[in-house]
Amino acid sequence: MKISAKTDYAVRAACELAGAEPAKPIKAEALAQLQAIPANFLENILSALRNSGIVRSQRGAVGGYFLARPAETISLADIIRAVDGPLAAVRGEAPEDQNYSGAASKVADIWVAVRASLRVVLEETTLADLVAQKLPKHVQALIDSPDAWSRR
Amino acid sequence: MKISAKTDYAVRAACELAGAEPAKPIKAEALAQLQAIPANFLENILSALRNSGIVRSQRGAVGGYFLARPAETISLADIIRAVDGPLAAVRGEAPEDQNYSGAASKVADIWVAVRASLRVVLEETTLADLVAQKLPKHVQALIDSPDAWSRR
DNA sequence: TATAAATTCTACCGATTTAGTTGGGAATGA
DNA sequence: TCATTCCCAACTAAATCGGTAGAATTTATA
Repeated sequence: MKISAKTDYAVRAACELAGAEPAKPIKAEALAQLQAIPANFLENILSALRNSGIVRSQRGAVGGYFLARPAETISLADIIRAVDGPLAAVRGEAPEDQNYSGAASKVADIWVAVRASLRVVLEETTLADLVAQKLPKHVQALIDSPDAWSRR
Repeated sequence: MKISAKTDYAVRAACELAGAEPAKPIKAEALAQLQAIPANFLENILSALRNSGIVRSQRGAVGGYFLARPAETISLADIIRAVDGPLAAVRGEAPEDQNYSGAASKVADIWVAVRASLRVVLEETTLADLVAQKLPKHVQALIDSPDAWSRR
């Protein structure tokens, strides 16, 4: 249940793109500096985002990267799946593809619930929400809940 | 955001222990067969669970493993943290220890929301719930929601 | 009370994944 | 033509994952 460096970097880079003027490309090097991301590693990530149709790129002297579509239409789940694959895979497969037996026969339901609860947050929140600092109500409610910030 | 084999195995083994009579030890080998888990790998997992005070062990001829406390008091989050560390770590650290700047300054909130939503499922569900096939209402609601089982 | 059997415990190993680097090539604009 | 920038494949180091082997410990039995 770790959030990988790749995912974290991808979301941050996408935020910078969403915060900039549309269709005005930003250089990978500039993104790397803005968010303190290793420049070469960031190129791998941008490449994955481009392959998934989330960003587009322009080569040459005034080139760079920009969002392929409006920030309102890009969910965080889209970004995470682009760089890291499915949201909640169990040993590389979907929860419903596992078969559980005996006392553990309901474990599949738990992983499905985990995936559903991740979707509630990540599928509904868009890049536009994130840069505008206006998260969906139910997401904000989670953050405001008393022990959300307890470290445990 | 992967659910590791270790986590999946740990939950399944714990279910078998919860389903058995209390304080009557079950051999690691028997657990391995019941849930089709590689026997030697399972021993590592049981060792981690023992170090966290979730199971206890008895050596010798009639030895084995059993739950250290009632199944009602063991949450799935307890088990996952025992074998895999914190529920939602960003690059090995807690979300609130990251520092985000610029357009990405609200990203920490998102990871906190992700962790909170995982907790809603994993902190409230106990081993007893799982083997009795009676999940908490809000968890069951997630599973019953229309697109929880959509593969995406 | 030795001793053998059963079982946990610990240290290690190889393969895969993660995080990041390197370097050459291809497009673009001046 | 040439500087700039993206593109892409291969490479590396370190951590993690999945798994193994053998030592250490406890219990049962003679």
